[in-house]
Amino acid sequence: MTEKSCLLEPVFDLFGKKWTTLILREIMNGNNHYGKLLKIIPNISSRTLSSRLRMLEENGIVIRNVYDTIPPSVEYNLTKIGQKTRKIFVAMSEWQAEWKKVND
Amino acid sequence: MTEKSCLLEPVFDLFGKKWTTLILREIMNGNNHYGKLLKIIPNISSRTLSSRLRMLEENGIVIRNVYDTIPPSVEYNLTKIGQKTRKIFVAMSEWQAEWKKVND
DNA sequence: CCGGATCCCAGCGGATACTG
DNA sequence: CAGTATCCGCTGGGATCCGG
Repeated sequence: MTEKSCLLEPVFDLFGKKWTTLILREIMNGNNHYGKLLKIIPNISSRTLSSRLRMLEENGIVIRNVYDTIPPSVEYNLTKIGQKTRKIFVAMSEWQAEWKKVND
Repeated sequence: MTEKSCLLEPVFDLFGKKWTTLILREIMNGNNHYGKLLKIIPNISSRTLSSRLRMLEENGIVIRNVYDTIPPSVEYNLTKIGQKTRKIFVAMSEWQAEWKKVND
């Protein structure tokens, strides 16, 4: 997914990656601490979680807040544009519901 | 993207793969012959095109029609459910437009 | 203990050549 | 024309280790 093969490819570069949508969903649900995400999302490795969160941050979808406490804590929140991804997920969910009916 | 990590993952298993959306778009545009797709889509290999088309067929998104002529010809068309993917692409396009404004 | 960097390997997909 | 076969490089991501 690195080559420019589609206008929508930037979107899939983000959301097409494994775990990304689930992370976003959990942040939307208010689980916005790194450690919480790691516990709540089954089987995700810390490497992958870090990687996805950084990618989302670099793309302006998520904001990273570091609290310099002991123990340290890092919180992630959706930006405005990040919150608008909801519409995409809704469209996908609706399509998937119809697709399952036909396909199974 | 093989493990069940998100309800939407089946959708991303399909559309998150490289080339898939571009192939669908071209079929929507009426370029539905294998050879036409291979020419129109820049840099795609026949191996990958075959693979994607088969995957789309297996998932009921595309129908394969073989015309037993000389030379042989194979045509791909969207199923009903395949056509409904348009809504997802619209939602993504709209989001992407806003995202680009913020991000660049 | 929290957040993340490093190492390493399976699997995706690109290039090329061949078949009915 | 419409694929399949083979080879192989590269990236994603799981296991493991590290700084504070």
